[in-house]
Amino acid sequence: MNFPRHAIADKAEGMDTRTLLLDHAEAVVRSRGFDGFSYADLADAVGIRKASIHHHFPRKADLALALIERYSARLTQRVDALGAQGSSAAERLRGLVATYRAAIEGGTKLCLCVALAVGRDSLGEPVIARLAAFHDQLAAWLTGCFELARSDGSVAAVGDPAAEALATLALMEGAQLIARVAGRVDLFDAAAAPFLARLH
Amino acid sequence: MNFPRHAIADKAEGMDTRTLLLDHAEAVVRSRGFDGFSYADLADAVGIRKASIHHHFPRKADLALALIERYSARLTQRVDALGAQGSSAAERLRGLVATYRAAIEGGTKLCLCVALAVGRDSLGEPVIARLAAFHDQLAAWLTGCFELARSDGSVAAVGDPAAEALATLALMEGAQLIARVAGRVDLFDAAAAPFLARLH
DNA sequence: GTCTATATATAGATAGAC
DNA sequence: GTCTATCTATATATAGAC
Repeated sequence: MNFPRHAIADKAEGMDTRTLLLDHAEAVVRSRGFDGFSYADLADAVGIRKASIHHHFPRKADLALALIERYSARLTQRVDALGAQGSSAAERLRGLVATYRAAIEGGTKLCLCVALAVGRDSLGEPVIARLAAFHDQLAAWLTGCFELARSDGSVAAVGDPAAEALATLALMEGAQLIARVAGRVDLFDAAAAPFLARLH
Repeated sequence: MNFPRHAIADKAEGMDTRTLLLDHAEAVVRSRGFDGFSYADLADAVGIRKASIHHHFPRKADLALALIERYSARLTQRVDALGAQGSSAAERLRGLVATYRAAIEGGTKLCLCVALAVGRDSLGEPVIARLAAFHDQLAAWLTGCFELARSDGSVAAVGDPAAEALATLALMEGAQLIARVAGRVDLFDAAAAPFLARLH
């Protein structure tokens, strides 16, 4: 065949291939699940051959781990920014809701965490552990928010902070699911409304 | 080869094969996702050959549809039972929470609806439509609960019934996800606690 | 209704040239 | 770092005998 290099594809020259692979993989995992795509799909999307992907991620499990690693770092950075500059608990929680809402992308996607959670048993042990650790970290951040809420009074009717934290995380992830099934972002908004009404 | 009939397997004689197939398929979908199993896995589990499954469900999409059909009928029956005998809104909602909790099965499973939602784009249009219809139906039942709550006073701080309904559905599905990622049912309980505290 | 046998496609993965 | 070529396993699905 002897195709000239990159003849097939839309690969943007100068862009880091590893990053392109992660970007495309993340998008497809979040819309089809981790078992919903192959290296062949990814190769087509990025414009290289299947075999070349194995140079960056020898096994698919390596790709899964890299995805969650990057996702975790990004979201950690995001919530850290929300927690800075002496914002109120209500402001921080509103920021988190906005983050989860944005991840839906018009009703077509879930956050990576939810997308990976369903296929849990198909993923390797390291990925599962990383996923659970990420959940714990988010829950801890949320617990801090509700502890702050008890002192700054910016959230109505705060019960046990740890339970409120898990309830809020569950609400966000569940609201994404509901919006995704119907392909309607407004269902996320409706599901989040009672919670947002508690924030002053 | 010429194996005697059923020599391979644990197929319970006298049981309806179609039902056995649906049972095993449902269990595996709820723990690994719809793309996480094959007709070969299913054949081993039920004790017949791959080809025989195609007699009951010609394509995998037919199996998906049958699964959600049966699941929907079962849950409809369950919530109808909860709504009978003049129970209070709080009693009905506690029953729903118990139903979602039971579906976790020790932290190893999700409800079928959540499990299918993630791979949404891999499923055919009929399945997606059925899934959305099922969500709508549950949301309508929940809306009725919160309307009742407004008159019987058994739930604290009830806002817009339709929004409360979606928020509750989201909470249930999200709490399942959180419990499933960690493999810990107690995380479901913690996430549901603030909601249960509102029920008198 | 279940079987054997087969078809056809695709999966994840590797070897080795350039 | 990307390629061609190939491997081995598995996927969904069908044909036709019993």
